[in-house]
Amino acid sequence: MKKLPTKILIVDDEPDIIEILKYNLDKEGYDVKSANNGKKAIEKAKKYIPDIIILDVMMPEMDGIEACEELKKISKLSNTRIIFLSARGEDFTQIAAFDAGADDYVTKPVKPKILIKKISSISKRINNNLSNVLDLGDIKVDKESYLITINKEDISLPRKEFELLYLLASKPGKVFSRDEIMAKVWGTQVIVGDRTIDVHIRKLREKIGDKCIKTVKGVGYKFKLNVKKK
Amino acid sequence: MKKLPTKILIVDDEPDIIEILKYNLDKEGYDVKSANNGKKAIEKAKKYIPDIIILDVMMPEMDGIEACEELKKISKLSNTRIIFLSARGEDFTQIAAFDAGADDYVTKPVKPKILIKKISSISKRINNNLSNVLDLGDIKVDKESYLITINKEDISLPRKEFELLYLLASKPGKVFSRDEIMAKVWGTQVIVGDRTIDVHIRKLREKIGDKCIKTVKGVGYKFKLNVKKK
DNA sequence: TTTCAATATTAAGTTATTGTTAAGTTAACT
DNA sequence: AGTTAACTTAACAATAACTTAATATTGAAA
Repeated sequence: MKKLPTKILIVDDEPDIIEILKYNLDKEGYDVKSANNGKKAIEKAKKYIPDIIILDVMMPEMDGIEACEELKKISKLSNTRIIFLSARGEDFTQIAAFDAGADDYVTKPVKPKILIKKISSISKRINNNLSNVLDLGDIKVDKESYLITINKEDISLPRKEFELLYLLASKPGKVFSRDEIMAKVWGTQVIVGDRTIDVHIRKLREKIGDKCIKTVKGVGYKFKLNVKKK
Repeated sequence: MKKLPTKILIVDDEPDIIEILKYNLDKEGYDVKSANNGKKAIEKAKKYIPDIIILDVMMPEMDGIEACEELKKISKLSNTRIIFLSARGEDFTQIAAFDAGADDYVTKPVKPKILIKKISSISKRINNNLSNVLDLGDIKVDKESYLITINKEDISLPRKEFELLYLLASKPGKVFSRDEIMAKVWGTQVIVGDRTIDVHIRKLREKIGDKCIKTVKGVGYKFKLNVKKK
């Protein structure tokens, strides 16, 4: 199996950062390009179609968040993952970043090992088609195709339903509050009515059976692993 | 059961903004005060001890960031959350400045519904700051899944019961007074009758055995580790 | 040991939260 | 533009969770 190197675009206004990242990523065999502001990043991304874009949050002119929003609109880049780079792990920026559609987040100062690890796991997914599949035994949830598989039967889910299920299934057992669900599936800058989540939950239960998703009243919902009997 | 309104302080130099926010928040039943600059904000905050401060980033004299840093130094305000108000784009490059310790942000023009949503989720969070999994040997208390485990058997508890147990179990041996329990489990903004706690204690004892929780008459309750006899 | 405020207990309200359905909107695709 | 699916809203029902109320019991102080 021959594989083309994963293409990475680094976007930062500080040449030092670009240099150090480029050095480290080159060494790992990635195909690395760079840009020093948001506008150029968009140009280059269109031409180059990188697999991964590493985007500094703070840049003059067009900041990373704006740039990200623009990038997300470009259909050629629909398979491109975006990793944000920012000075601090402020919740705040993270909220804004994920609203804009970031896939991951790294804080400065960048530890090359951490970045490389994230990148290699993302690029594995891209190459090996090891893709975003959650395998929960009885049920498989595949983010590439927005399909779930129950007892070898494929069911296709609409986007919101899928994302909701994907979120819950990403941490079986964990209770997700409504707020958390709202923030992760709908984003923090969108408002929908109270019953919207319930309706989606209802539809999911209709399709995948109602044992899978449990309500914890006053707290949230959780995905329940099928309990083995003793 | 009675609920005291959440106290909010709005700080902005534009009277129009204050007015529109005040109008919307009043309508929701919040207790709203306002200030038109950073200095006054600090004065009023000291006196009024709001639960939430909505702070415009850009103001003459003392801007929101400075004000936030000052506010964070005031110990009486340690439980006060701060929401920044900023114009989109303009401010995102200055995100580094938000080291100041904001809890959330809203962009102008403000959509009242979004603001209200954020406020309600923050005020929920204020009362919910207990962390995650307690392992007491015989018994495990897992806040992530709202489950407790006794002898490898999972028991799911309703919210209040769970939180009550979680509180007691967080410091085995320590006696928690009723006041303390009220404040931590119900929050300072809710008033319920005297017998409510007892009833929850009763239900807990029913489910986890009555050796675990001990009454110290006139003082409170404590969680007791099971001492194994020989 | 008596007393009495503090807690226990039980069952019966109440309320908050979620479930459900159907009917609107919106968005996506041909 | 028209058609369809997806998504959201709205109205109401259902229910678990929670609180109260009424009464009994307890245990520390007198």
